[in-house]
Amino acid sequence: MPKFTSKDVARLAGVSQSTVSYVMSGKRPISEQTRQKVLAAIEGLTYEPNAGARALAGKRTSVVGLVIPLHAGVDAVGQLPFIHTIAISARARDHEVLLVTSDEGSAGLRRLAGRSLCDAIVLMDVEARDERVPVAASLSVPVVLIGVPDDPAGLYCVDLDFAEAARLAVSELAATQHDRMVLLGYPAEIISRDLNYVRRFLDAFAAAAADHQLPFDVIEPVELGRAAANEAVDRVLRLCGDGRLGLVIPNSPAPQPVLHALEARGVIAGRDVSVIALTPDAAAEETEPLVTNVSLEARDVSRRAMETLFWLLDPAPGPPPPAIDLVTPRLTRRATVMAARRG
Amino acid sequence: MPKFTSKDVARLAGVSQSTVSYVMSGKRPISEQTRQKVLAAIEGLTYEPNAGARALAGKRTSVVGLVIPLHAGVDAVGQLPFIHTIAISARARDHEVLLVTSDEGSAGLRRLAGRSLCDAIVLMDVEARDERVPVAASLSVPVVLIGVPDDPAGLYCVDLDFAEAARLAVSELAATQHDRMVLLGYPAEIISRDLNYVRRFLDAFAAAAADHQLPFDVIEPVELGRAAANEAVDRVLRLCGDGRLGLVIPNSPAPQPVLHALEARGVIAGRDVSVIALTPDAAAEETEPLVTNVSLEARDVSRRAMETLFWLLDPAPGPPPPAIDLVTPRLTRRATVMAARRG
DNA sequence: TTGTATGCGTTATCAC
DNA sequence: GTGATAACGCATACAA
Repeated sequence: MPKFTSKDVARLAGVSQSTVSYVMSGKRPISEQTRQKVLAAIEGLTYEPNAGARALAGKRTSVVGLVIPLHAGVDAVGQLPFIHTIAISARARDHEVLLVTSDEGSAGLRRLAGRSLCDAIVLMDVEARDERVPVAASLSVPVVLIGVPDDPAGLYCVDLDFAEAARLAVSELAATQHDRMVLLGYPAEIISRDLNYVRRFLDAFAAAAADHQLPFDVIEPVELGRAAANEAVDRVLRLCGDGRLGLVIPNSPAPQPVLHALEARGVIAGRDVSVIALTPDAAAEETEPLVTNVSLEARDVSRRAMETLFWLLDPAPGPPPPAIDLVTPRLTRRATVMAARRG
Repeated sequence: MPKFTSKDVARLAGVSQSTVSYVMSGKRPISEQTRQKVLAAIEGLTYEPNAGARALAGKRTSVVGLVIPLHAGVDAVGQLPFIHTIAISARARDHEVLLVTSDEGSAGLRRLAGRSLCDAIVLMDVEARDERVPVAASLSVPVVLIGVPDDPAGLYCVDLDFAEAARLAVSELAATQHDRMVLLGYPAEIISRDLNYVRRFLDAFAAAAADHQLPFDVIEPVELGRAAANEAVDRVLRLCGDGRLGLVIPNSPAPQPVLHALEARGVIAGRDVSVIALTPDAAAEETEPLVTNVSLEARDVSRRAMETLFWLLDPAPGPPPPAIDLVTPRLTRRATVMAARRG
């Protein structure tokens, strides 16, 4: 359990300490012979370089700061794929991940940069007018945003293309000859948080509906959980009238309670009414009946964010990443959209 | 955006660099006058100490390493309260949290300690025979386990008291004069992972059942999701026979699909059959009908783990924490257990 | 109560 | 191709 240093390695290998450093970094040509000696010594002592010393001397920490929302009321499940993908990408480039929760607000950002705790930051769950964005823009380290604020302040943003998601859903319902749509909106907490993607979705939805001359109603707010789903579905059915109705559920964790509520009222999705959910494929495949969905793949977003981040840290190859990088969703037809009328 | 050092602060305050350091650490008496000067300078420059330099000179990083399971197939939702509570506790004592995923196995542990990336480690989701435990025990930093392995190797462990949870459930069913029980077991993946808590629960369940002379069947494996719940419930109802039947669901995220499956078959929980779920109160309050539950509070576990961890880092006050610290669950009566027969 | 001086374990710039 | 050596920014033992 003794802690060895590069000096110990140097002594054991019979070389100078700087040679050990160069063997590890590869920043200068080393004869194969001494290379092997050094590597053997490293192995023998199970030497590992001290991260603090490295950061101090080398001016890079090899740490990525990750700011995640963990306060109660956030879609918990949705966050984990983000985190996981970021952790994996960081590891793939030999970086650590330092966790900071959104509870800390911009103080966390300042600490991360001020104390040189990391080389770059991923800021998740950015709101339309997020007080942290101007702060982020003023830091000494690059910051990549997940979410698109009204004013990105020159920062790179990555997000799902919610506008395109809305267009996909509306086109599908138009193509299958629906007469009207109902949008089951977001929970009050989400709306109040002024998340940009909500607006992007709603605006694009309205625009697409106009394009296709499809009338629609919005039911809002719709909370999570069974009780709220029941109530919302009752309101939908009251609005129903005749004609072919398409239901769109943009709030990702929600589809199952709605499907259940319909079923409990004897309304069969895919026969009496259509349903399209904005949800990850993995979630859609778990529903009963299988819900036609527009994919919402967190992993793609994280991956792109990390690519941008590492490009910023090391702008070597190729063109710069897009300033606003929107990941395109895909519509997968399953069982809940009625087929077009024949003839 | 220039980065200031303690030297800059010293110059601005007209004192020596070491005085700045002592003002920040409080490790030596400072006259109120110079203290104010220094504090003003710090403020003026928005100075923050360099974490790497601090770690190097001070031999402590003020970082807690957190190893979390994020691979697919883990109960995702369950993890977030753990993480959140750990993040909060760390912050409360001015520590950062460095994230490592279980994917890395013991390599992650070795890196954390070997590179002096952190002062202590929390290792989550420890299995009965976890290859990481002996490695953890050999590290140069203290490690606190969440979960109890067969051989803790001298490490501190914190977990929920699953044995007590089983006893609570069985006593409740015995007290309300049930004639038999069915245990809806764990998914195959959990069983195969040889998690110690599964065994602790099952053993204690069997023992308590014997004590109360209550016969029981076990249905296993039971996967997550609606399909598996339906199938399991069909098997339960086939076993049913007459007499008062109590169903126990130990797998935390699962109660709702089971309740739904019962309801769909015209069996009313709380009237025709009893159900007790091992699940957090927050989850139990979301079910329909409200399920009587034995609480499974992740936050308590994390909090205790962090108390132990900081005691290890700074063994100042009071007695040492228990080597195996089991958090006691609580049974909350809601709507799904039939009342005792009268007379 | 305060200042001076050393060392922490690297990286990187000189020399050779 | 390799070896000395000077930073890096802070904490702390030693002086005063």
